[in-house]
Amino acid sequence: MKTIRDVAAAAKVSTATVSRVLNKSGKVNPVLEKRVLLAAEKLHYRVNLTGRNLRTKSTQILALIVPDVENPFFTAVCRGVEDVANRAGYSVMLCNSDEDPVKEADYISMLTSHNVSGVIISPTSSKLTDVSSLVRRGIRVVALDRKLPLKTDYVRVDNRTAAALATQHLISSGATRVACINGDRSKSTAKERLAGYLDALKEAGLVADPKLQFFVDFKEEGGFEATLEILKMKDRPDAIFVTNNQMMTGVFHALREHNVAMPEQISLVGFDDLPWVDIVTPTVTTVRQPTYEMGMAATYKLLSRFNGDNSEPQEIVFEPELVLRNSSVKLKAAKLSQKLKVSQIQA
Amino acid sequence: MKTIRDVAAAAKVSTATVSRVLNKSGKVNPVLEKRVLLAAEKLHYRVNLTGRNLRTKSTQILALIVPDVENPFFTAVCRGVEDVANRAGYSVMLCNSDEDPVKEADYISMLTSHNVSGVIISPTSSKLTDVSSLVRRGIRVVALDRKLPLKTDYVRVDNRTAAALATQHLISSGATRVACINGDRSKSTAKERLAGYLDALKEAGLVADPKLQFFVDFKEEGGFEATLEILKMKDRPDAIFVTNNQMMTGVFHALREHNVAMPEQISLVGFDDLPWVDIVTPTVTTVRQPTYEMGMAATYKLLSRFNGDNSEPQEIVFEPELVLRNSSVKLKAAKLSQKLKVSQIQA
DNA sequence: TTGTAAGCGTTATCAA
DNA sequence: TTGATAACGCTTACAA
Repeated sequence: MKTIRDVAAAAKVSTATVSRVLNKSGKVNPVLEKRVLLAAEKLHYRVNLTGRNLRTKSTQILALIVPDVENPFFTAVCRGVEDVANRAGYSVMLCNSDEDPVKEADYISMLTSHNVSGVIISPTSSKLTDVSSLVRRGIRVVALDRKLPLKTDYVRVDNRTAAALATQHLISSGATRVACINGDRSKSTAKERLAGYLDALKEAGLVADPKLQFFVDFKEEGGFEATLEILKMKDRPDAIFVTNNQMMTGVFHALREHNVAMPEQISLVGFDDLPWVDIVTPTVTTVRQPTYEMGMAATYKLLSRFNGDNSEPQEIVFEPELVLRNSSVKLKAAKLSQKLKVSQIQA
Repeated sequence: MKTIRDVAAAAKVSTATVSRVLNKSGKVNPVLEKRVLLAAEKLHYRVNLTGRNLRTKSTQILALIVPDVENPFFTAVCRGVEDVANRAGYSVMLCNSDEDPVKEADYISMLTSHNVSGVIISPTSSKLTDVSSLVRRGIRVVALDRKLPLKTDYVRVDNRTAAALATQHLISSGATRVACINGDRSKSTAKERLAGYLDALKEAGLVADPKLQFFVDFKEEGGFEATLEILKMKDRPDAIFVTNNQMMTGVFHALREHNVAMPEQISLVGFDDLPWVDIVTPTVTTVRQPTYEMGMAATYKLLSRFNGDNSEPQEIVFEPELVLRNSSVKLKAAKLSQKLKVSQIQA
């Protein structure tokens, strides 16, 4: 492996000059410059980033820790992060915690030791995930989607409004018993979406029935199992609000498998789009988040922190959008969503 | 930020002893050991991996470069890579080249300079993608899914057999004009799948019609557009073989939008599963690859290279599996697939 | 403008 | 068993 010394020797200059040429820092005699460039080329020289990082204490790497790399929500976020990061000269390291606090802690530890420039994280737990080692090292952290226990910059959608929007839509379409299939409450998103669901019930004068609230993991399996339970109930709900996309796949699967007609027997509203919501029968009504933009926003925030922005931790809240499709009754809903948009989004 | 010197000072020992304790290398007096551990704890000491890497010339990082992080095929691969890598003490850095040769080159350059331990890559081009900078530095490279121009270890599915399997199934179900919607031929997978498709036509005594072969990008949009063209043809095909999952979404979308009955009017077979193939109407017949296992295999190969395995570059080929569902005619197909399994998989 | 040399944090050699 | 010290490859005062 060739080092800067090899290039210096070949070009008959000092390492300092090589560094200056290669980094375009400081003035260099064009003749020497040419010699350096030629030598570097000939020797296939590549800077050793480990050496540079040790010296400059900066890695130009952003890390993105997501709880489920197979969830399109997070890969869309990733695209947003990458696009902004790359343009600013940063590489993105994507880490998959797999909803496993141990794996997550390992990644946080590794990234701390690795001295990455910044971290965007959607934590496995809004109560327990510990990013203090990063913060202590001065590594900037931005929470995305889910809150962190520590007060940090935080990019999210207005989950409460989103859930209320979905639930109100179901109620105004005629549903009287709306089930909510939710993730476990250690995630802030699950808590907020539950709150929005309850808001809507209350506003409609409906009693919240704990038997209609399911707290499973945010995975397909969880949605499937919860739906099977729902189908077994004697006082069966006439609508389901499912609070994440992976669970939605399970719910839809279970409903189709049991030939439950949507929306006639059960209306369905999901959270986050998936490539298939438009091609199944019936198409599925969802609450949509601007995922790509959220990834971009988190990255911009990180970059501004690098540039010395030391203002208070900021919460950046995006507005959700209810996309009406055929798994829920459309007509009344359209009117409602108009009303809601005006009242809530302007709030 | 605390360094090993701070710990040494606090524990009143040398940095060498601190290093020995923390890395469990060499014998240390238990009394000193306790002092070191305590000091490290108290000071919140974390090893600086940049320093360590510079010294040891090993990063314990594997990189996985994929052309589309939003494709479930690659995220499933990623899971396989991660699981093996983490168990062996490596972290995984996932890089998204986005089918963009420039982005890909940037990542390769960055990873070269960063001295990662090994790279698994599914290249944007089997002709042009240049990993020589990695190889020159002694960084091991394993190709996955798609071949590299350079001869390296290579993990793939038997694409040719897979495509033949799919096409033969369509033909034996009664199709006489089978269209093939394919990726562009700069990817080895596209070339091999085309070959398998042609094999099957030939074997059945059918003439290959170039008008039935579409070469678009491996994305949803490409599948959608190609299908629209197909639907406009006066001598319309009675079957479609689409060679990747993202394109399959587009194909299915277009067929549903135009109310084409499957399999009555057009039979459909796709490549790679997606979460929705089981829940749409009709369910979609696909050729399945063992994605997770392929990720694991690539990583095992990398690890064995680290351990001094210097044998010839190896090609690891997995067998595909035809999963019959309702978008193609089932009965005859079942018999055929039996026959094929016996004859081809044992080959 | 160019070169010398220190130092980033770590590990590992060698001497004690 | 422990410690002093060199070295990894790079950037950057500072000196020339």
